[in-house]
Amino acid sequence: MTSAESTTLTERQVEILELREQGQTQQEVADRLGTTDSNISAIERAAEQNIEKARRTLELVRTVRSPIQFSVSSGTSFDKLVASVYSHADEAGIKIAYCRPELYTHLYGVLEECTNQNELKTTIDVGITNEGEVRVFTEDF
Amino acid sequence: MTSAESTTLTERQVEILELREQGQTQQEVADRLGTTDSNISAIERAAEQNIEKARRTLELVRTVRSPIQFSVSSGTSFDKLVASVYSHADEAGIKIAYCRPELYTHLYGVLEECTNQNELKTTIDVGITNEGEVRVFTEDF
DNA sequence: ACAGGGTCAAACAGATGTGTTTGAGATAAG
DNA sequence: CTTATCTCAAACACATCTGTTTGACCCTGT
Repeated sequence: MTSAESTTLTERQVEILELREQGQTQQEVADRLGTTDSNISAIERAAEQNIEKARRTLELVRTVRSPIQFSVSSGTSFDKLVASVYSHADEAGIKIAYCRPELYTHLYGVLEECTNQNELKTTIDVGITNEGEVRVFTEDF
Repeated sequence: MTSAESTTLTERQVEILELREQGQTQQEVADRLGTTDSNISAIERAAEQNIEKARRTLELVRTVRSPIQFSVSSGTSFDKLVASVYSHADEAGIKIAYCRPELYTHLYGVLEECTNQNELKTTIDVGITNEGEVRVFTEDF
């Protein structure tokens, strides 16, 4: 039982996460804390959302803080996306850490859920680090 | 100009982070957004806090989700801390990924700011993964 | 069919966080 | 000294988030 302050989780959320992590059921935790199982469920869900938000926040920050960053609008073809990554990098004299097919595969993996027939379903943010790493940030996962 | 929703940052905070990242001064950003430089400063600070919270959240989660986890109270000596890491790991049949001096150095580095004359200044949470990695979480940095 | 473990949605009071203004410093450079 | 850049604190209206309750619902075994 312990730390929470100065994170995005509340004490209650951490408390429940810990008890649940020890293998207790929601009902057991509920009895122990004197509340209902559906309440535990709700708090657990809230905690998961906060954790996910934290993950996405760091991802966004990494993107925004990249030396190069630009957005590619919804509807753009995958080919044009890959091409624009290279042109932006060239323009700044940075060498992409991947060869073209590698980058293609990499982006396809990351953006799997945001593409439809080789077209972006959402507008995305792209960041390129000095080391030639390519970072992507999307609204929806 | 872009993504923010479903992170711990607000749109305004991202907006300002982006403009600032482009090298603009707080005053320039303030003029552009029609507000004052001290307001920009405040929002920037709030954003930094949120980012820090996000970082700490993920760290906490990694600790809590470790198969073994326990807390070591303030005032405990460094030697006892190292010893208890080993005994907890042994108890669960996990082999720590570091030899004793390595672990000592590792923990000393991480906990530098929380120790005073080989004693913990704060209560800390320790997590040990199945791979024998040792994670530490503290209230203060 | 039933029970056990879990989820979801709506509602509500109370807490926490937001951007903003105003005014007062801090620090470094010219 | 002045100026530019940035920080800090207090206060305020407004917005979002919190834990809770209640009641319904979904799987998966038995």
